[in-house]
Amino acid sequence: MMVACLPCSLDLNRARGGVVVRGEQAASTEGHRMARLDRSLIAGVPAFANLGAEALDDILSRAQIMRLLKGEAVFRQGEPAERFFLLLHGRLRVTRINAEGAQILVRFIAPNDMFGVAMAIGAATYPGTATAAVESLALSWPNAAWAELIAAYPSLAVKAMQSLGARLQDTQDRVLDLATQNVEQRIAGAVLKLARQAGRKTGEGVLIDFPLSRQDLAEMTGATLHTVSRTLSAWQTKGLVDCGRQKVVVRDEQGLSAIAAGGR
Amino acid sequence: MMVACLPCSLDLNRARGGVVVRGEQAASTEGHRMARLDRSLIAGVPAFANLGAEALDDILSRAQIMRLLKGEAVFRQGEPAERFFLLLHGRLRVTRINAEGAQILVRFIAPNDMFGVAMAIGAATYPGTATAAVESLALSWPNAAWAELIAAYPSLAVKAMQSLGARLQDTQDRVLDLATQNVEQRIAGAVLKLARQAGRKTGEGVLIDFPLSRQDLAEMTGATLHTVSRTLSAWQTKGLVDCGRQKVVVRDEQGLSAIAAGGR
DNA sequence: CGAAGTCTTGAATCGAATCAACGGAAGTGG
DNA sequence: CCACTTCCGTTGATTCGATTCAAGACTTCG
Repeated sequence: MMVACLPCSLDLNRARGGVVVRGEQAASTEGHRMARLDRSLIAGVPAFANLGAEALDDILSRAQIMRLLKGEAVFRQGEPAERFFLLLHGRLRVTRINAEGAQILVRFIAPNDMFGVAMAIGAATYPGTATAAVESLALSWPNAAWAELIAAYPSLAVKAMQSLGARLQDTQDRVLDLATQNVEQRIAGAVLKLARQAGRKTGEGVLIDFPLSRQDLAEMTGATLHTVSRTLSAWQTKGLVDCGRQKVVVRDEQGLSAIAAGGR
Repeated sequence: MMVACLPCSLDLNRARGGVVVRGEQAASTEGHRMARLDRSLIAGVPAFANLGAEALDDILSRAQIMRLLKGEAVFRQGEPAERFFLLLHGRLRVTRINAEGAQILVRFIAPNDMFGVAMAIGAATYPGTATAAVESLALSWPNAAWAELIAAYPSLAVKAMQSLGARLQDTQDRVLDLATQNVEQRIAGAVLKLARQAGRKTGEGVLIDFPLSRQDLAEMTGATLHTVSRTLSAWQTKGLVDCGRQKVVVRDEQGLSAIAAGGR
């Protein structure tokens, strides 16, 4: 618990000199950075792997850093896409809403993920809304930097393509799940996936390390929050999970996997 | 019906000199082309827009052409991905199956679409199975050509990224539909989409111009063929569609749109 | 002509949504 | 610090859409 929080706090502090806080200064304008960004900020980003120190500095020199308060939106669905982003710390929820007002949770963005690359895929507006699930820290670049960066560092284009491909595979798997599995299987799958990508071992099991409500799980699985609540309650009785307000701890990964696979 | 077959037959004949027919010669081996491929074959391909005649010839010189009989698979899910493809004529169904054997129809591939670009997105195997819905004609390149081609023609990478992005958007919309709409709305949406991308005007309405079974629509929408059958029958009674064996004609696009939008 | 593939339609069932009411925790402001 | 509001979660009762089960008709093709 405390161990995990430390790097976050440290990094937030370390970068604070260059932070543009929304409200003081709008993130969509070109804010003046008050300090040079440290290249260690992005040294561990998969998209920037294999790039040298000068490359990282070059990339960072075009970036703006922004701190996001919990609940704050980075961009909203339908807004003109003028910048693209990289999450440094925290967690973002991406939602999409249709004409009738029904909403799904598209994905959670983890640190070191690029997001909002609408322009790179030929979209003029953001196709979803990104909101900070916890206080977060992100870098952003103007769209114009995209073409310049991939021209200067072609490996970036390859990496971007691969991560886009992985997301396409993921999304197609989700279609397959929605079309062929029942609600309980889908909820189990979603919880397991979250535990793997954001889990932290505790004495009691694997805690999903950010606030996750029943409504979130419902929007991830195409269920209602009522059904999610009933399902989690039943699992708790069986000792599969331990859950509370916006909290889920997986106690029996095996058992959940069996449910996800259809062993009911 | 007959009119639609003509361009197909014409093109199949025009290219026949270079056709490698499966069975005579396996498509995954490097077959000798018997005639030079005409660059007009790919002049209209969006991915190759803005490229000069020499570029097209260069691209074609690395390609192999293949004819696909109805029902024949280009590649199967899980196979090592060694080549990528471009559909010249015809129509392919791409399906994906999960561990329990449940299957969905991922998409129909139309002429001028690239497909099987698994390697470009970092997948070692094909994530789905591509089967000819009608007799078809395709080009293929070995994976190694991908890196060479995007290095030589960078606009290709941009185009590929954009088409991948469009597919991701499409797939996410499908998740939204599955999670929030009822079966009738989803079927209406699927039929309208197909009518737009493969529709041919006839006296009676817009014919979806390839064999489309109730089972296909069921696998596209996450429904059963029974429900699809009942739904189409009801629509036929109302005069919205005219359908028969593997045939759907949209007679009232407005009406279907209203259903898809939830005006029930 | 038989066989396989496609489609239709009725009846029964069931999973999950909807409707409804309430309990408790967290945040807000005086 | 306490009252008030808002957000989040639980649980029962009821309803309904869509699947499942079942049987048969029509088409195409070898």
